[in-house]
Amino acid sequence: MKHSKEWALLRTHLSSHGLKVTKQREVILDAFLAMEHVTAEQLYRTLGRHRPHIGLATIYRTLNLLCDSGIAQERHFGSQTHYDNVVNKRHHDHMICTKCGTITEFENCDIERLQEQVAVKHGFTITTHKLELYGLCRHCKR
Amino acid sequence: MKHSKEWALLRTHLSSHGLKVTKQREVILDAFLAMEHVTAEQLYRTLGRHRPHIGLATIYRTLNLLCDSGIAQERHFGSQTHYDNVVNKRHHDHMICTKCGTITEFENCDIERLQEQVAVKHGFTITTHKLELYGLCRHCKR
DNA sequence: TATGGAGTATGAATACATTCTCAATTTAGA
DNA sequence: TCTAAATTGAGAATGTATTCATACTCCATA
Repeated sequence: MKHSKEWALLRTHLSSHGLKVTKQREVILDAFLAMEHVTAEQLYRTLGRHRPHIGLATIYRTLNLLCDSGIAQERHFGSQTHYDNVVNKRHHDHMICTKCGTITEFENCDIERLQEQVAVKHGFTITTHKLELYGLCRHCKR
Repeated sequence: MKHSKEWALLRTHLSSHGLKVTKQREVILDAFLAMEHVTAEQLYRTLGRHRPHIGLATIYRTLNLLCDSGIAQERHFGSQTHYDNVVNKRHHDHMICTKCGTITEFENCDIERLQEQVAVKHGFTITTHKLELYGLCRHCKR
């Protein structure tokens, strides 16, 4: 796992921000890569009996770090925050049914192109974006 | 204030969902209308010595209700959630600078039109949406 | 290769914002 | 007025962030 794209991204982010490579970060990234989609709680349970023990605070801190590095992306789903591995994944957005909660993914290059235009017009440089459509899915609108 | 657009929206939402008009909801909506932009804490402090006393839980519940009614919209800013009055406000989206935190509003009909197209293609009916662009503003990118 | 030291990271406990639980109260409609 | 159902406040619970003293990393120097 030490040579994965994710590791490269993390190392780059760490060194360019004066941050450090630690045992805990290695362990957490490995666990994250093995699961691809987790909550902090799940990671905590998985790594609970790990030697040395890894605290919940460190897990939260490291998950945020993974987001900052562009490796993970958080998604609020129910009461907990889920973290997805987005390396090797094309960017996509979400349609959320406000009745049944179903989440549908979609991608649309035209929208992204327009976003870029808007940004340029304001002298803004986009690094990432979030687009969520809320409404009723095919089934719930009956 | 009893005849404002906001009151009409709230009443419609309540009756169409089998919910009820209560003293607390009236008091909170009035306070919200007077401020236009608040956090739950601010409202709680403002209404603290109100008779009868209004609990923080009720304030949170009512603010969520205002969002459901289309009167307010929540925005996560720092550690707290802010609620804005969006009645009489054209829909707009946000560009957030990840360095200095500045939020710039913008609107773009073309993007909204494309969103509508995507939704139709999936049999989805949009009631609302959220689009946030993250990156560096004019000043921070230097 | 070994070491010193500045600054970062850690875990435990604590703080914080928000939501939930539940018994008692209030509302809307017949 | 009566009654079913929604709402309330207090406090507990939840998920996440922060604080602080200790431990570790990294890099420069030897």
